[in-house]
Amino acid sequence: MDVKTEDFEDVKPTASRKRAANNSDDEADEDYGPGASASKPKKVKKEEKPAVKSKTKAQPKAAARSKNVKVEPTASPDKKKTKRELAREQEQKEVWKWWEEEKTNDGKKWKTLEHMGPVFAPEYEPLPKHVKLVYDGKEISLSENTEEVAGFYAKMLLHDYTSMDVFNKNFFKDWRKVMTPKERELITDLGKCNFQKMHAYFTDQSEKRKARSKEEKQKEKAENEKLVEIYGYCTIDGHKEKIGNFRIEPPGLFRGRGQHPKMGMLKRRVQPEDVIINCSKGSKVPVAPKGHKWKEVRSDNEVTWLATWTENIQGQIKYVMLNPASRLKGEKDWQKYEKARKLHTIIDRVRENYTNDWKSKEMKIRQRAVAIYFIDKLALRAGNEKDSDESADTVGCCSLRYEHVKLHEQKDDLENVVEFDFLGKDSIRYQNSVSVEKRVFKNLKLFMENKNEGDDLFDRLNTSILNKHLQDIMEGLTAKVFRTYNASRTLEEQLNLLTKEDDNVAAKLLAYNRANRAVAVLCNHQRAVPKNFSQQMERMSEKIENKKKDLKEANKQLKDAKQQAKNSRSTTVASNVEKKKKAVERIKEQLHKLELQATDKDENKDIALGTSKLNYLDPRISVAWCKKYDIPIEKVYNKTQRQKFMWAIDMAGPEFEFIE
DNA sequence: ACTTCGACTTAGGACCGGCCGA
DNA sequence: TCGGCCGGTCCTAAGTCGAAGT
Repeated sequence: MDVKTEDFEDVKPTASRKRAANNSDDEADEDYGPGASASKPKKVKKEEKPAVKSKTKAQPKAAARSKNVKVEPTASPDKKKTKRELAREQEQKEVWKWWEEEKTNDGKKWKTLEHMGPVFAPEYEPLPKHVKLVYDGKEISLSENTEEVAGFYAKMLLHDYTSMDVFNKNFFKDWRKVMTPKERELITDLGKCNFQKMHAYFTDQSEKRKARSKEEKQKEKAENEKLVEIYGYCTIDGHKEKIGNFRIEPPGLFRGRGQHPKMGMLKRRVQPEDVIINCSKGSKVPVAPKGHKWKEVRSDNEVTWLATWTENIQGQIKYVMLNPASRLKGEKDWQKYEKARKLHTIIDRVRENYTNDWKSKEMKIRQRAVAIYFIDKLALRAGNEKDSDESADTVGCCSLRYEHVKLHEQKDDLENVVEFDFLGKDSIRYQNSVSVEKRVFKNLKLFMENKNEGDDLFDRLNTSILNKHLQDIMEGLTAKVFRTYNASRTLEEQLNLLTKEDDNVAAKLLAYNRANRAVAVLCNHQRAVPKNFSQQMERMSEKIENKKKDLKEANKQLKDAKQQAKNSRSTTVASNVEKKKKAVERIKEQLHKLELQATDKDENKDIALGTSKLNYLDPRISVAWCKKYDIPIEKVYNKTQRQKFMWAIDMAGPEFEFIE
């Protein structure tokens, strides 16, 4: 995939200058039609600037302000408010504006922390007696544990995983471990196992679930809400905040990504005895489920997790942590973007620096300089080493190997082209050909001399060396900051480039999506092309064709009407012309909108926008853009996103610039 | 130095429920 | 009314990176 900015420069042709007279599917948009904006009270910006570095501004921490009841904008005395505005205010009302509070910087993450502990997976419910595994043609009854694990497999029967050797091998090995000796003696060949009946049973169960009555569904929903109300929140420094994942992962078969050597292994059930609880000293300690006790209860306020356990597949530590909308996460997020902006203030020097280092006498420094160049230019990840028999073979910048790059003195009219082809995080393929500076090219040639497949490209370099160097350039600078920086910067630049002042909302949103897409391409955020995509596309173009026909027909009718009008002075005929004119306009609009949709859909088929939106793009850029062009924020951020980015929505005005 | 551990962010896919058009 | 689609949410794997351990 090519990171070509040109792709985004000629966004024009589809952009409409016309205001949609009735863009019907612009949900509840009456509020924002032309004219509505006039009555919209400009959100009065708080006295203080969106102030970036003033986070340490000493503010009397009046207890009163912690509830932050929204101050009515004085500018809009009565003014009937639109529904959306009311909703938006409601959204803000209960919010604790932590971003206006004083920051402490002592490594302490909280003063008090109280919660109810995690929720464990429901206990296993044995299958009805008649649902059996068929082994070698004979039905057999399994012990509870064996049956449960068999069930995990049976549920996945239609998944690709079950056709993979590694998966099957790992599964069978672990399955046998839970079998009784008798079962183990009998069941020796996975190929002889027929899980169909179990599978059919599960399918049937889920059908039945779907078919439950409305009342039943309601009831269940209410029960779930009750559970969430109890376990889904904690109290941290006196504020009730949402927990991110309060449910402990249920047992199942490990689904590693890519060619994972451990796929199919049994992920065992986590017990309270595995779980460490973190909460403050004086608080009510969560009660372990009946008959159980916690592994440990501690009170460590230098960490943000509420509970932790170690998973059995890779020995990784898992945590229960707060929701992204929480202060703890939000503050960190904000800091992340501030760090990226700080990088901007020295980016020229950084680039000059590594450019100079390309000619260093020292090999290590040259490698470092080329690596940083890749990280900066291509937004590659740092690339820590990984254990190859514990995980899929994926790489990042520092762990690139000989076979991942090809050098071409000449390729497609370009000189000094480096062709990348490797699997990155989540085994997502990175393919890109870039023309690089002569010096970089020569260096790469040098690094690859006398190397073979399997050899590290940067043999004198690792992420620790690289980050240490970055640290010397700027406090807190690490490889990932470049990704954040370049992503956010790209968004801002593309928005400036693509947004046309007099486009309508839909067209502006297409511009936004395109800017977002430029970032996703840069960061290589891919997704599987949706099933049936081509059919969906076909259907859309069919619709478009039909619309075109409609347009033709409407035009014809208009012409006829005009003709008639010429020969008659009747007013009804004249008004008929007007009517037909309007019809043509309307159809044109609809057609245009369909075409926009189709373009958007097609350009988006294998690109995931969500990841960058959530993790790389300074939300203040989007907020500022919305405010500047009078786009309702909910067109860009859904409810969850608005909660996560509340701080940005509140503090960024239309004048905010990521790059100042 | 090099490895492992611990905490935290980033990631794509599964799943679910509501909505929309046939 | 029903199936397919779509956005939102959930889920948890897979990264990053600093610190501790050897």
